[in-house]
Amino acid sequence: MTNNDLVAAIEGQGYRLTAPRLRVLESIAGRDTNFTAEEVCADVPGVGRATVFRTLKLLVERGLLCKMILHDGSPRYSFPLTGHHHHLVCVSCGAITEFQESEIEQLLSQLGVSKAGTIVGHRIEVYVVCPTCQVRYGGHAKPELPISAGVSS
Amino acid sequence: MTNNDLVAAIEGQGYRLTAPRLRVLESIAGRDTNFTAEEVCADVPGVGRATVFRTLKLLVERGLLCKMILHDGSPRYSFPLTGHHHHLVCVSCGAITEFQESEIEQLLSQLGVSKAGTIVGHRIEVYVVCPTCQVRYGGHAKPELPISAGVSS
DNA sequence: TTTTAAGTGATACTAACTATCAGTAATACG
DNA sequence: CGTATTACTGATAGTTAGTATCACTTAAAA
Repeated sequence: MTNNDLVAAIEGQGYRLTAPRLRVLESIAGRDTNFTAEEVCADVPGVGRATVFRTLKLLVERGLLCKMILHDGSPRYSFPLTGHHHHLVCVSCGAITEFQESEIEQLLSQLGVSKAGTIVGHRIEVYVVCPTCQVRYGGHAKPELPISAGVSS
Repeated sequence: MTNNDLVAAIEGQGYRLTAPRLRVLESIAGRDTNFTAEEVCADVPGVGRATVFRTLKLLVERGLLCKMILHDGSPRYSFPLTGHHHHLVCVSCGAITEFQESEIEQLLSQLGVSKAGTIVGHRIEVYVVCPTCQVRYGGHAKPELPISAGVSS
């Protein structure tokens, strides 16, 4: 995600492209996956914490940034590479990759129709030990992290 | 979930069934879905906050309680009615129902094998407007809550 | 140019924990 | 049974990730 993309998304949508917002956009543009709001705050001295959070929230609402939840419950921001997608998060190194699985969406929509009402959103995160970290662990995941332990819902 | 079930799960697992723990178990036993840690704290005066959180965490780790995340990111505890399952959470009234979808698990495991390493856990929450609340909204979901807005991952 | 609305930073506050630590209680050992 | 070991406890303070408030500033509209 380039700075220009972000600026374009703010401008002409009824939002004002102010100096503090621009500082935040410049700070996050070009970042890779997996950054925290605090990191952004630290990178824009002089811009208030509230403004940083407000700007991140704005971007998330506009779909320009996604906010996900790690294995331990802590939030991270990342830029979406594709449209609708889900995350694979390595619980060891934090690397995030995306996946799209239209079949999952289809299954969920069937579910909504069948019994639960109208689906208004969903949250799917898959926690993995990535290939690189698997090598470090000797070819298998940490034994103390059984499938779905503590996080499945 | 009855108190006896909880007590049985703590006893004989190397954990001690102490008076404060018992108070917490009694407080949550018989609760329905969707309670917060604060509600439990308020219900067991004299028991320290830390002990309440520690006990809830213990139960979650043991699989006797599940912790999920609402649409707005706030955590809630509920008792699992079935084994492995996921939640349908009404964003209007907070009602929680469970669903099981083995096809989703299958899709995810295929995903892990194909490219992402070893899956160690996942988090799936589906946010809905339940049938009861749909009636209240005139037969359709709140327009300001588009599918996946701000929460899909 | 005035008015209105949006945005800002400082500050304080909240929720949901976690860390530390001295003290207590439960269980194990001899 | 007494002692040692270990688990557990509450109080307190600190952390993370924000949100609420509010006087002030800035940008855009009329």
